[in-house]
Amino acid sequence: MASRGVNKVILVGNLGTDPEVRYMPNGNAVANLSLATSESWKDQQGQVQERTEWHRLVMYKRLAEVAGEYLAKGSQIYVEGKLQTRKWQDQQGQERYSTEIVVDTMQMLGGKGEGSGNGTPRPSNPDARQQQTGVPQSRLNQRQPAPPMAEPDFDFDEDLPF
Amino acid sequence: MASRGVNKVILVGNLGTDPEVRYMPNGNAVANLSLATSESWKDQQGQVQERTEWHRLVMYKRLAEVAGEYLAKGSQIYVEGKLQTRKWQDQQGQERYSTEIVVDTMQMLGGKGEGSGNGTPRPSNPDARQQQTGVPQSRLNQRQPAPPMAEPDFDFDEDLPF
Amino acid sequence: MASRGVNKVILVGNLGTDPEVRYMPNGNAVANLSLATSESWKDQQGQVQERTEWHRLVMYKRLAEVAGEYLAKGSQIYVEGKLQTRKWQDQQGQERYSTEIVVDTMQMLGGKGEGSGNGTPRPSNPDARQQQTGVPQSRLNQRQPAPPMAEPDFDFDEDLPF
Amino acid sequence: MASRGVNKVILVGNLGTDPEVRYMPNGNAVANLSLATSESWKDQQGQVQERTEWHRLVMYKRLAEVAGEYLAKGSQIYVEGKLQTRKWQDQQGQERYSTEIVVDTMQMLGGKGEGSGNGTPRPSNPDARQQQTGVPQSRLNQRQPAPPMAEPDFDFDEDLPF
DNA sequence: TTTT
DNA sequence: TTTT
Repeated sequence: MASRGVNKVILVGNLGTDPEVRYMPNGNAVANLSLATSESWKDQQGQVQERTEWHRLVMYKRLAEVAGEYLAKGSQIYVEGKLQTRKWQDQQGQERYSTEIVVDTMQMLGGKGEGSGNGTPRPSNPDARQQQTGVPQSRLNQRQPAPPMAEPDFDFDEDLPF
Repeated sequence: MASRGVNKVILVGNLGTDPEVRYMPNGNAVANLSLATSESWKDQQGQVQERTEWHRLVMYKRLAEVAGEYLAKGSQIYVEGKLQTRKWQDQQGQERYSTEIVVDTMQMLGGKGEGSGNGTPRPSNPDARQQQTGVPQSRLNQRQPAPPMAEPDFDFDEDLPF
Repeated sequence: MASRGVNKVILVGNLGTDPEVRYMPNGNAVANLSLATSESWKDQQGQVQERTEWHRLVMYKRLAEVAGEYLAKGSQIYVEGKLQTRKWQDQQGQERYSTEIVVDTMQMLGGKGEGSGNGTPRPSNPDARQQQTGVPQSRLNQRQPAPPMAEPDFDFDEDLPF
Repeated sequence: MASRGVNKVILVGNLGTDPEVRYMPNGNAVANLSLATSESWKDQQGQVQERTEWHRLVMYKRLAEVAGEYLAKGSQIYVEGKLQTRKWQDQQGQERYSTEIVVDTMQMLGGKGEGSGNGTPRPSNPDARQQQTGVPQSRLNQRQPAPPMAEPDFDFDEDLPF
């Protein structure tokens, strides 16, 4: 690995849904997560304004499995990763672009509190390991047309660029 | 300003084109820039692979003016900002999404070298200040369908959330 | 403000003690905090090793007050800031150096759980506003000789370099 | 490797001296570098003020060798790493502390310009590989009492915590 | 579209 | 000690 440039994203936020984990034919896991960050400020009328930004996260391999086991809707996490924009075709055959954060570092935040996704694994989905097709319709998709899940087009084990 | 969460992007790369600067009705500047970051690695055949990622940057106000004066195609810069995904309609009336980095900090890098965009202002575009309508067709648009330029939907002077 | 360079620190950790807040003659607050980050790994005997790093944080003005009101020993926080090394004299008149993180952004993390320092202000110290001298002997100081608290040597209101 | 917390430093600056590289008994390289970041601002008299911060960097193994070959006094670099404070004894037997940035990512910046430390290796020091004892008296030491060079106290090859 |  |  070498690089000409820096491409780094740092986010702290809460998950909007449970992570979606599935397995590649070679057994590696891929997780998709939706993370909210929000900011609020006062406009000049003194009214508090709020804006929430939703981020698509992708995790691979062991990190994806950890996400599936320990994170849930509402979990607060810190992530580091890089920006990646993928091209895909919608149902009309139109080219579309989707920007994701490919996560390489993740920290669970918060205490042992309820819903904080910390400490104890959540019950695993018994169907997940078979779930190699059939992307589940997440709630997210009602908001933004769904790109297919991220599928690295290189040999998953050896060619990962990170 | 307050916030529940962290939304931070850090990039070092080179501009693919000159910045596009235009002015809002209230006189504030907005700049759009396209920044490349690339990474290379060896696949398992020992072949060097390279991938370039293109990032859309948006700058406002004084920072946009500095970009227009000092940066050019090829300039190497460091930027810090936040991710923002905007919704827009393409010509078929379809909803589309575009993810941009709203820059709040910029550093020009590199020495006195040619094209490094350092030190001396580049010749300003005499038409720029009148260019309040008519988004120029940038070369960028040949690759990815063009979202309209970023237009903050809040009062530009007072309501900026950053 | 301008700058030639980037000097940025990002930390997520827990406070080792309650923040120490005092007030400058001009009424501005200064807070000192001690933040732990830790990492663990397996050595080649398969033994888990752990290392904790302690960071000295300094906050000014409104941020210092917020720290004093909402943070406590054990609070988990995210901070962004810059490195600054100060020179001071120990009791033998020797020059010493202390490296601190001057914080400009802080986020409280974790839920409403006990000790998470979130949501409700902790009881304020009624003596704090008078506490312009007499730095309390924190537990920290038993570990590392105490530098004097950070005192900006510029006009506090106008000359802040950030 | 796991971790409870985040400990991240991001710097862009120029080297004050050539890197000092030496080799451990096991053949691994260690490099010490001194990096300047500076910021300037206007005080309330309208006078431009400038402050330079000096950072001690430590690199290990291949990264240390790259630094020794490609970087020189004046080189502009981007680095990512973590804060680490080491305890050492000065000549009076007093405990002292030195805070360093242990670098894990480095990018050379700037173009083909002179002194930019880019592209061509600088002439290597033929004595360096024998230089396992006898820390050279760098110019650095005139300003701040010299801690011994960083020596990881774990097995260098296997136990690195990063 | 950049850069090495 | 760097750099602009």
